[in-house]
Order: sequence, then structure tokens, then C-alpha cells
Amino acid sequence: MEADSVRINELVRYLKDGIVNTDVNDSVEYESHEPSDDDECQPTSDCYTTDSSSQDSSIYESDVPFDLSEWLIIDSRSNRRRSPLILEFLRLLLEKPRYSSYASYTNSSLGIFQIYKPNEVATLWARVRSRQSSRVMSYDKFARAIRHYYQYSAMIKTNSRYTFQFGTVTSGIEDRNNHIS
DNA sequence: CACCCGGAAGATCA
DNA sequence: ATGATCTTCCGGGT
Repeated sequence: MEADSVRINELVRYLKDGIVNTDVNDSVEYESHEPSDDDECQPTSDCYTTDSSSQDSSIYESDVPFDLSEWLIIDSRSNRRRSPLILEFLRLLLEKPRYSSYASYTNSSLGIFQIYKPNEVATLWARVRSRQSSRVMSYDKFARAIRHYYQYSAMIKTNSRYTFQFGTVTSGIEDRNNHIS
């Protein structure tokens, strides 16, 4: 619990700042460049059988061209590129017009947004994360990760389907972690 | 029904 | 080895 909130605090600063410059277009190249051995092709997590039972389109994920680099965050502490935390992922997703069919704000000033393609978003999350797992990332698990943030008020429950709200994190969590010194 | 909720425990990565 | 951040599974509720 309090273990979580330590790291959350950094996240909070990111969220509070608004959107971090995700522009990797410039020359933000640090000498610690990754060898990029297995950056894009995961044998297991990459192939998803299109269970087109719920979606109208049988084509999944080829919808929008995937570019991992646009999802990476430059960690302010280590100056290294890393995959985003889930809330960072959400912010990134929402700010990309190309993904407006996946999810978008229904009230941007309040930070309320809706996911239109839960399966695609979950799949995208798994790709962005490029984490080792033999299991498929489902919307259910994706949503569970978001729910963890309710306890920190980093996210707020809504009563609507596929709808979440970014919380007013700046008031709840910082107090807890002012003892960093 | 498909989602939403949140506990509990396991997994992954820095 | 340890902590942060999920991931996985699940029973109960809407």
C-alpha cells in the first residue's frame, strides 16, 4: 500500500504537469541507447487470435500503425527510456488523434474519458508494455490495473461503462510521501 | 450477460 | 534481494 504510493508520487508530478513532452521527434537521444534486440517481436504476446465474437471488425490492431517509441517515457531519474505506467499510457493514448476511435475524453477538463474499443486498448497496452507473459491481456485485467489507482485517488470511479476519470491526485498522495527527505 | 469492484497472491522489471 | 507496479484469478455485486 504505502509501497505503491512512493512511486505514485512521481507519477503524480507527471500528471500534475499535464502532458509530458512525448515528442520523440527531436534529438532526445541518450548515450544509453538500447541494443534493441527484441523490441518489437514477442513470440507469444504479439499474436492474438482474433476472437471476433464481440467486435464488428475481424481485423484487430492493424487498425493503427504501431510505433513503440512514441509510447516510451524518459524517466527523469535515470534518464532512460522506459515503457509507460498505465496512467501515463492512458494520457498518451488520449492525446493521440490517431487513437481517437479507441478512446477519447468525454469531458477533458474533468479528465473523464471513455474507452470505445476495450479489447484493442488492452491489446495495445500489452504491446506498449512489452512485458513477459504467456497470457493474453484482457480488458478485465487492464481495468483491474486502473482500479488499483482508486485507492490513491489517482483515478476516480465513474458510474459509466468503460468510463474512467483521472483523479485530483495532487491533493491526496503528496501528503503521504512528504517524508522523502 | 458483460461489466465493475477490490482482495489476495504471483510475476516482472529496475 | 527488494520494492513498485502491475498481472492473474476470482467471488460477489450491478
